[in-house]
Amino acid sequence: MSKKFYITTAIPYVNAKPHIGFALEIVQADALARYHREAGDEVLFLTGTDENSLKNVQAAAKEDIATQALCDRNAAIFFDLKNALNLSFDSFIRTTEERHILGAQKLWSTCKKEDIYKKKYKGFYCVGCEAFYAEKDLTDGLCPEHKTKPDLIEEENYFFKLSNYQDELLKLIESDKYQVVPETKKNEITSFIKMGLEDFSISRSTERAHGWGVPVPGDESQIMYVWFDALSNYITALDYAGEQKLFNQFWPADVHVVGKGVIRFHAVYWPAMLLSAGLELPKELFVHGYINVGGEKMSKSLGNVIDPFELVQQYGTDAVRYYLLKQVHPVEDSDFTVEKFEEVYNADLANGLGNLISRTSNLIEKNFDGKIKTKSVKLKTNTDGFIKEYRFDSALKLIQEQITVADQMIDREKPWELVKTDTNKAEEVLTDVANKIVSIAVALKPFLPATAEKIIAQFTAAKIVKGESLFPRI
RNA sequence: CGCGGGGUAGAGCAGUUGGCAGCUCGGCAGGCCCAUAACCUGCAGGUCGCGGGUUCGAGUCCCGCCCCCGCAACCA
Repeated sequence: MSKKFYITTAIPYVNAKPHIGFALEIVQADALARYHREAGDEVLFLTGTDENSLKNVQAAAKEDIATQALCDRNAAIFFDLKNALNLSFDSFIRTTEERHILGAQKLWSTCKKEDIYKKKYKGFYCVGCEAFYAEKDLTDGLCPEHKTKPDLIEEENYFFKLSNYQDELLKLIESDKYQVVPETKKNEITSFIKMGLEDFSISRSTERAHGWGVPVPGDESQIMYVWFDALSNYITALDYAGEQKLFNQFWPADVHVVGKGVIRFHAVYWPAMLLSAGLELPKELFVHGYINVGGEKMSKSLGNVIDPFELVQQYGTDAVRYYLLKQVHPVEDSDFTVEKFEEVYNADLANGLGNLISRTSNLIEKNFDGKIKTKSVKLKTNTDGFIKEYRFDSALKLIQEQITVADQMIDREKPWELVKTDTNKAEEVLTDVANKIVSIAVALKPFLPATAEKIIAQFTAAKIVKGESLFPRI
């Protein structure tokens, strides 16, 4: 019996290039999507881009091009991750698409009338930053960035009555009806909710937004706050504004995969919006950690941002996927260095998996003319449990152990000697090892899809030949 | 001030419900010679930040303290 499985990533801003952190998120989601497809589930895997930010307007102005043109160009780069990282997403949503705009407006209109209200907001507005500052964030009454005196302006915006949902949200999250993983993040969010939720602004003036963004339905003077529209991508991509065929089939989401920086939007704002609109809540929120570089936070000013495209170009798609899934901790922050990357590559992929494939296929080709019949056997150790707990690292560690077991078998049985004394025994041993390799490859499918396919093809062929190195040593 | 995460072998990290402290790299010593100078075996190296407590038993739970690092409402 097949189940449906709807998985999403957060949608990143397009005003910067994709970095290794987003690559982590989307590769994790991809591994889950592939795992569920293998299990026979009906999978919908969604990603996309968040394009309604004022930052895009500013960036486009600087380059003297249209905002939409800038978004088109940059969104294409994010889409290219599909090739670079061999991603299997089925759907890609951009928040400047009409289906999204209509969907976001529909969600707005569907929210309970009493949850959205107008309020006058007064604050210090810096024209240079195009942002409001709280009085305490000003330095000597000046904008910390531009050192200019901000204007005290008053604006009427729409607010969302988050306070209406405080108790209900707390109950839903504490009871795991909307399950936040890992536990530490769940605790963080429940204690945040207990501190009391304040209503939040969900629109800004069209003027201040430079007319860029999703117009508030029925009020041309206002543009939706980016997060209100961005979060709705999870349903607008399901044709929420149209015929809703996908929506009916796939909503609610089985899991939203997000980074720790956007928990509040996903664990508080988003479910509150859905409750207000009378829609079902997603089932799980999986929160991954961040990747630091050489102990420092990745930042443009430090110039230490790791570009996934460059990594892939240098080391290959599956090497990058392997590092992200095996070496990066799924939920804790992890450190990235090129040295560590190469160490793991050599130890696990070149010396481990690659060398095992190499020595085994060589023994079979040389001594049995490549004629050994293989079948996939079940690994004694099963990765399912770990994958369900999002422990990609543990799952791959388990597979790594099986590679060692295969190496041990070869060293113990010495098939290169057996072929001289007992051909049958040698064939038996190599069949065992080859079967084990096929099983390992099957287990690797969600993590290293291309490598897994290559190995399976190699070891189920009529004639098994050595072929090229999968992962040459660095 | 508040919230959160860390402090475990030379380096980098794992350690789910408390039950002989593990992994990778590096070091040392063997083995093998099929393989990508790869593989296998063994050894050395830890007062698990400090001090208390609970327990038959604590890296793991509780209390206090000392360092490091994030967050503090629009950052994956």
